[in-house]
Amino acid sequence: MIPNVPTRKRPTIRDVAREAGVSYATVSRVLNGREWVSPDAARAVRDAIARTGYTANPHARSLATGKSGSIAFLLTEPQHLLFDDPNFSVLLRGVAQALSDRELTLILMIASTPEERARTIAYLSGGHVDGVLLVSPHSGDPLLSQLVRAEVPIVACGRVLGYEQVISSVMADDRNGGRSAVEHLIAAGRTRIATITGPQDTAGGVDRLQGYHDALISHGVTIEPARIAHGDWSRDSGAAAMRRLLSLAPDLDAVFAASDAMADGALRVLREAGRDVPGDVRVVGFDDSGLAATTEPPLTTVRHPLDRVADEMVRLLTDVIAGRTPLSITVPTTLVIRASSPA
Amino acid sequence: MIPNVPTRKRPTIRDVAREAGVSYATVSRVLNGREWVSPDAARAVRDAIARTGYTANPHARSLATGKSGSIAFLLTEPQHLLFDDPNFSVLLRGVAQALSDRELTLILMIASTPEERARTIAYLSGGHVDGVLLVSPHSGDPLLSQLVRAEVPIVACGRVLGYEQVISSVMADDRNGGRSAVEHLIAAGRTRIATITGPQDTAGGVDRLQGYHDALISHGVTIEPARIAHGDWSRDSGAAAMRRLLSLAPDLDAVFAASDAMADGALRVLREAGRDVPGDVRVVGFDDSGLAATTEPPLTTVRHPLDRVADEMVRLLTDVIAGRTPLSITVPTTLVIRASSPA
DNA sequence: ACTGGATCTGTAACCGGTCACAGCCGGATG
DNA sequence: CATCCGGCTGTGACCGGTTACAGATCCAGT
Repeated sequence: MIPNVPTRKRPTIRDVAREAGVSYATVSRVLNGREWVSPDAARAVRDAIARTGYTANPHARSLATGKSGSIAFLLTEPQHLLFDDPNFSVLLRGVAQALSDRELTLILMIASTPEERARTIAYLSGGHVDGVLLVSPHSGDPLLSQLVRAEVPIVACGRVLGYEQVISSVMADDRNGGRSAVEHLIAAGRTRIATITGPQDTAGGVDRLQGYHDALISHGVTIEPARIAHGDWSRDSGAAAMRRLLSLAPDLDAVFAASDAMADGALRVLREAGRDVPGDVRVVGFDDSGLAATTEPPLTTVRHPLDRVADEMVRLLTDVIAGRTPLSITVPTTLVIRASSPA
Repeated sequence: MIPNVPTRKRPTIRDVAREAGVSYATVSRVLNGREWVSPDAARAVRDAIARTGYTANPHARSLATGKSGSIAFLLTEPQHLLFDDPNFSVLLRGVAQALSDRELTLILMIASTPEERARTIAYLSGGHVDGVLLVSPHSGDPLLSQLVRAEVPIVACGRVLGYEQVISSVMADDRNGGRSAVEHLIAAGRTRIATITGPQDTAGGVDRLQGYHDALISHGVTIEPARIAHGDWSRDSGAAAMRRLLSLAPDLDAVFAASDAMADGALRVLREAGRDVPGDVRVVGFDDSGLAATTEPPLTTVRHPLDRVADEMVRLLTDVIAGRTPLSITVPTTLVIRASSPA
């Protein structure tokens, strides 16, 4: 970087002190109000600050306090997967908002290439950030163990299998969400209910399927393996799964898809197959992503409250930074009724 | 597991110096390699760094150098608009990547509420960030004038009307993109070509429409006001515009929509109206967002190379930081042929 | 042998904050 | 009148880097 700097010097705390006729320590005291300052001095300082347009240098402050006031939002998976996922944007927005509310700075980091991962590890474990927010990390990722070893406060979105005791996490109540979706179908009189699952090596994929099981069992409906097809969250995988279901279990009268994207793929296949939705086949999705309202027909779905999740992640992280022991929490889901499976 | 162990102190540059048996100035020299150090000393330092696991404290470094090594990515518009736009995610990804490549830190800032805007202004104009990347700012936004006054290096995505001389910007070649889309339709023998525009107070909206004009004029096709309908980039607005077009200019044989989302809305309306795409009506979109490949039929569209744009934004910003005068550049678009208007 | 430059290295002064500590002051107390 | 105390304030030592400058070393040139 070329240090070609014409910038006029910004006022420092000593400039303000001189302007206000007090010492710089007093200015500092006024700034972060931890100690008592006489009303006169405080007013003088405040005036001087307004007059000079002073703002504290965050780097100097971080250096002195050892706290950076910034949080890293870390993406470990190949980034395109995350960025293309509309859910990810919603989460990021929520996190940005929650951090902004707490006057914390959000640093976005990508760790996909090996060099990036090395830099990221060094940066984060160097204690240069107060905490880390992690998006659906893969349990086997070596980044995890290194961050844990470096004792960086971490909160993950989604349970991190194997690290429950040491990494806090926030996740939706996927199991009950799945259960409520399927119970809604049962309540509508459907019994030949198929499901399209998410990947079974993710907590969300497993739990949503478990919810499907729960609902069927508690209502005495037998579970048919032919009515279970696996997908990878994507629309295409949902379409493929739907085709398999139609051939293996053609008598199905409802489908619970573990993501809206897969549900959308399923809707398309059903339409092509001439099945009426919701007449012949009811369809319920999961996430209530932006997609859900615009499919044909609009999708009944389980709302994954990512804004709440984001909020809780930040709350939890500040707690962990303050010394609280790691903790995993779930936030409740709600069923959103639309035309693909009306009330 | 007692988590509140006082964190063992991280090694500083002096620890490394002691370990390597040199002075801390020498360590610093090795670190940023600007001056000459004897090979022996350099090796000793490098070994010591590896042994201690030292990483430089970025705050101390920023304080000493006056450079922060971080760039703000600033969202000024109500954030939901931007986050819901898939294009935005792509741009963010590209920027994150480009900054990461240059070992710059990406700070994501939202300035929607008045308090946030005030904090943001203070933070950015305080010189605590080396530069700012701005997403499609509204020309009238007071943030702009304040940032300009504070002499913060800025690069915007999209021309900023009224600030061309002082804010660098990068944008796609919307005009020629629009032109190429319409020329593609003309080449296919269509002449009753309608268009659904973007907002006319955005540079992109204006320029894409201008491209439509250019193509028609240069091929001697008269411009019918009834064939021009305005949208706001969204799918719903595209559907509404399409309905208006069908009633005002029912003989249309092609539609150029200024965004893929609007094109998608138009496709739906055309389908409902029983018009075959591309047989009766050819449709071309703009952006080549993730959407385009999955519409029915898949959408011919003008590729808006957001990854290139992101890259150029970062390149331009580092130039501006280095003292180069502001500059606006455009990056070329390309037509992507799919089924909605085949070759 | 003496000077001089080239090359390397160490000391010390900063960057702009925070905070422990000592000091000041006026009034109440012994 | 000396003492103490509580509220307020200033001094100076940090935080962990960068960098100007001076000093040391070695070798070539005279």
